[in-house]
Amino acid sequence: MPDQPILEVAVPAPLRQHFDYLPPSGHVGELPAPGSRVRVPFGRRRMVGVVVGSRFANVAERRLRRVEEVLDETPLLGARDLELLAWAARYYHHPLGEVIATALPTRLRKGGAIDIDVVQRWRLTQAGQALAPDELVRAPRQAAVHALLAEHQEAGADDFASLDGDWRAALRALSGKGLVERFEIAARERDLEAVERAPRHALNPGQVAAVEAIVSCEGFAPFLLDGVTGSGKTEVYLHAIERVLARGGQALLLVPEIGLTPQLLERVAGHFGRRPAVLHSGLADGTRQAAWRAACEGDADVVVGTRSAVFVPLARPGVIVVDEEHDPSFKQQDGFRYHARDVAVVRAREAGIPVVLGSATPSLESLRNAGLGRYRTLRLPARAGDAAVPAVDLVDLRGRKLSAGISPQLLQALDEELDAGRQALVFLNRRGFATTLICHDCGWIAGCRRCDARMTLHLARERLCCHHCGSERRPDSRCPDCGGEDLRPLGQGTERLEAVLAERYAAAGVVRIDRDTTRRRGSLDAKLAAVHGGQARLLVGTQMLAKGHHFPEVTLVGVVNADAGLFGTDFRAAERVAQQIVQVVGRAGRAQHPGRVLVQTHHPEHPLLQALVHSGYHAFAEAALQERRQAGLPPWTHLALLRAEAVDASAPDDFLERARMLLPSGAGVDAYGPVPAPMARRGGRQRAQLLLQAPRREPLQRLLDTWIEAVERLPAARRVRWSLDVDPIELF
DNA sequence: AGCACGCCGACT
DNA sequence: GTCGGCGTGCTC
Repeated sequence: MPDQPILEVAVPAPLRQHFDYLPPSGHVGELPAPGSRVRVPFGRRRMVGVVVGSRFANVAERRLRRVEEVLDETPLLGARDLELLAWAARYYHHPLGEVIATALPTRLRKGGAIDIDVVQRWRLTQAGQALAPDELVRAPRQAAVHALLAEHQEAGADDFASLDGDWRAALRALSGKGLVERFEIAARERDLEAVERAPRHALNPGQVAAVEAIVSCEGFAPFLLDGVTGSGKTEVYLHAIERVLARGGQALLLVPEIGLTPQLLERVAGHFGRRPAVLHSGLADGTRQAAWRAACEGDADVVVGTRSAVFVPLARPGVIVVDEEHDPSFKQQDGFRYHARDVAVVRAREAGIPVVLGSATPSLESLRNAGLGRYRTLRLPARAGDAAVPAVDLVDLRGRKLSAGISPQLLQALDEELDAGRQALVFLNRRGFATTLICHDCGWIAGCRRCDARMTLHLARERLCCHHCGSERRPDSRCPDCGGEDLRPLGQGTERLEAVLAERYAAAGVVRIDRDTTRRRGSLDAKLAAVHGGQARLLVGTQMLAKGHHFPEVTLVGVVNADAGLFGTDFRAAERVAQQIVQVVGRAGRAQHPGRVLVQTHHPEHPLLQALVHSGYHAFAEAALQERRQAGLPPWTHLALLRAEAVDASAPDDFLERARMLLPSGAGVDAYGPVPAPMARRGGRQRAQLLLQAPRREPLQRLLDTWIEAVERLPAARRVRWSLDVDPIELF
């Protein structure tokens, strides 16, 4: 019996293997190439899988099923793309089929054709335009949709996505009334539309040197572009990209979730005279696929995207840029737990192109790689005429009387600054009116009934919210323990701060910027306009303030609490807080006004804090790196974390204990645990984890290869939800 | 993960 | 007597 052709297919199931299929019946000629999607029967279901290989073999005894349909004439994923995905599947020990599925836009994942590229849009009819403003008062969603269309002439699904509620239903209702009509445009048409070029600024010598270094390299070359806020990293990216485009390459610019702002996109569009293809999770399916298609067919020269865009196929890869490379949002925190920055470096190496990691506050990992000579550091000096690093002072909170967590010293500084007509910013890394509710009589604290976490009080909505599992309830009116009625807010959140500061500085105008107040479309822009126009001179907010926006008139920055990072449960907390402080400080001030920064803490003597405020981020990073070395933590060692959770309280421990027993001894890998996760109960489930630590990456990887398969086969694995996190960035 | 099969409790 | 609980086994 002759050998027959067999297709190896990866299917989106949590199974670490591919499955063999026969070519479709009546098949003649070439087999579908690797990277082509196929529809296959799988158990009792039908699935869209991707061909990952083929071979000739005689496997008559084990009857194979047939591919039902070949969905791509030319492979959707090229050999390089598939190789990268296969690498990621191996490295993160995640099933290839699922890795591929997460890298594809939803429609393609479901088997849709790639070249459906009309985009649905909506516009007002004449009746809609003539609508009296008060006619939709009883249908707020319809009113919001109507207002958006009135403002923008036309809009697509992405534009509506930021509206609250079911905007599709609202659109249907409006269409039914004849107020709105739908139409289609070719996605390509919109992509290719020219936009006005912005005037160019001349590069300073540091920027020129950085651009030249990046573009003069042949083949793979990793760079750490290290420059403070305002030193012009973005200009370096844009000029380097321009040079790459000139020689026929495409550029991939990865940004943190929150960094993908209209301002950035405008800047890219203005530089190149054309809109970049944009990829992020919030896009509607059609738009997302259109951008994906434009990237992989080479229609888009520049692709800007968040984390998952690191996998988008490129017809002519030329350069990859990872902006704000230290940002934790590059690491996916569930399912396929990859780090887009690390994948970007591997991708650049495979493609033989430069990769630029940019940050004012590089991750300790990247600093260490630079120190080892793996990355070449490009340092951008602050631009002449820009502010020197503002003076940073620590404010000792111990024994101070605080108002909403603000010390008298910070209040006085705010008085001075605001009285003088200048702007100030108060940075607090916590949302909500107050941390929680405390009983003044007995000390009872409002905790979540499903988690170990405390509830957060949101005064405006009169709700207690659990930020960990999402459950909510009405605030208690009396203490459940002692019956006392003196329940007070404990600690402080931005909302309470705003209330206190708004009262005290009413004349200056106070705006709060965080996720709660900027969820609605346009509200952030309105707030920023008020700040830039000078109507609001005191900004209060969370880390949103530390990203993307610049406030040149701000001359005083108050950091309400640096302590959470210094004594947090996670070993990376100090790095986070240092980065946040430096980033938020970097958003403020410029040459005319010397900036001033006050950092409140109960531990002003802390060596890391001392290093940060007296010598800057790099001194801090150096000290933190030494601390990590002594503690045997990354980047000096490598970690993998096996997590487990279950409703049954003993199941996670049991599973992890058995998993631990499967570990070989003497493999150069240490195991710690099982221990309860820092938040042991979350969403009604018990959580625990087992930490593996190794001085070298290779033994850890080799161990994981065999271990995870054995773990998977454990009967106890069926009683829990488990996942493996390679290079975890949060230990819970 | 789905989706089946399979063997033990409370109901039309 | 059935409907349905979730234990366990398989998916080319």
